[in-house]
Amino acid sequence: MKESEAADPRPYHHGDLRRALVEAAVRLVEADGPGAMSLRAVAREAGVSPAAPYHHFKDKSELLDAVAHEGWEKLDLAFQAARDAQTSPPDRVRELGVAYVRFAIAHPALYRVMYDCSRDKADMPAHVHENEESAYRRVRDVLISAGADPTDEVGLELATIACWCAAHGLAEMTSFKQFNALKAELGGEDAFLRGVLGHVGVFAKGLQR
Amino acid sequence: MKESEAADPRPYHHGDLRRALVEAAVRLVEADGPGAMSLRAVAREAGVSPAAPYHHFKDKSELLDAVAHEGWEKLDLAFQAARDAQTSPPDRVRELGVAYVRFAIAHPALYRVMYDCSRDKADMPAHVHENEESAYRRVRDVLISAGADPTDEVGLELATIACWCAAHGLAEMTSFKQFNALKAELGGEDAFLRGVLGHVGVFAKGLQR
DNA sequence: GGCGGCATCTGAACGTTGTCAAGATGATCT
DNA sequence: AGATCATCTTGACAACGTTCAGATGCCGCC
Repeated sequence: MKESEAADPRPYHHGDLRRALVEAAVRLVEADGPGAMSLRAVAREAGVSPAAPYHHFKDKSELLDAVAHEGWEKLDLAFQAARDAQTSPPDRVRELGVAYVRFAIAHPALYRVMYDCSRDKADMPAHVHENEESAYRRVRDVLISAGADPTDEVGLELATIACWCAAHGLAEMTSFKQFNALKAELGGEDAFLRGVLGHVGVFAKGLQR
Repeated sequence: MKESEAADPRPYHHGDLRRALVEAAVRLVEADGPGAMSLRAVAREAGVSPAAPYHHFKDKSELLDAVAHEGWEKLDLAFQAARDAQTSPPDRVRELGVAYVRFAIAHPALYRVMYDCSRDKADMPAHVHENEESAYRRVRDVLISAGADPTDEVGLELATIACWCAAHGLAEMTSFKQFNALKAELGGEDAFLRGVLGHVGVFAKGLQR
């Protein structure tokens, strides 16, 4: 029986090297930044030889893909939590954006890997995107539940993209600039995030315009 | 006399290696992506030994800073052109956003370097940001000329950030997804860009709300 | 006008990285 | 038990960033 992407109950020599490698990689990335994560360091961290990873990933980039996958899963979880929070539908759209940016702030390096990997998605296996798509759909669904016209395909997609872009842009922004003065003046990080996102129509009023 | 960032009239051995290196670096980055740009390749391209660049840049990252600087200059030029276009002030805000995203689409790799370098701006010399700040101020000014209240410091800054975030987010977005179907449906790339940016209040109506 | 000094460039070297091929190891299947 | 095959190690290679001692050519100075 071949291991087919799902967790294999009983692995071979090491225990579950694939998983161990991904976890070590995530640890190193979050600790020292994506640039500092070398394949050899990951192998060292996992206690195996430098060539061992090549039996689980054909490439360094394939390892990073796995790291990114982990990231998208975590993001989707954060989205789920934000969606299930007991807020009114229009607020839910905004809170989705806030949750997104908070995730990016909490896991800056992981976030970077997620997008660096998505960059050349042409030569990436499809399952890597599965959670990305899921997160994307989640935004769309919340938009609809907040009053967006489900029959207006184009408008809906534009709105979803606008949401994503604003949140993504703000997320990246907070990784160069701290905006501490503004945050203080507005009374906290969340107030700042809502202040910026409030300029996006969809976030501000849940698409009823 | 020391060369002080400006063009030196009569350089030493090579001609003007510093400039030649930066240009070679930009060429390589735009051709093969930022990851493929090695210091040795840049030296090779410029026809010098691998150690030569170290007399002009203390680091590889310092070379990349110079590349980024070049990028910010080009972006500022594009902004200037968009601002001077004969459009009404509110439209000017939107066209600034469009110009930004178009720049990012036209120079994807350069754009990436610009932001990768901004990332840890703590240990970067100040003059690298000078054009970044200039571009930022330009957005602010156009917002004011489009009717934003110049006395509302906080609101103005939030609006500027929102502009920047939406444009930056959309710019990054178009580097993973082509959105070709949407573009076709809306009748072109510019229509698509305006469609997305239209969800940002500031872009849509020039801050008069 | 020759000379010393200094910025500039070269050559070789070190340690590290990604990657590969050949062999050892041990679980699994019949 | 013995074969099979995935798994892991060892050793090697090219390329990379970076450094250092020395060569090279331009400058101002006496």
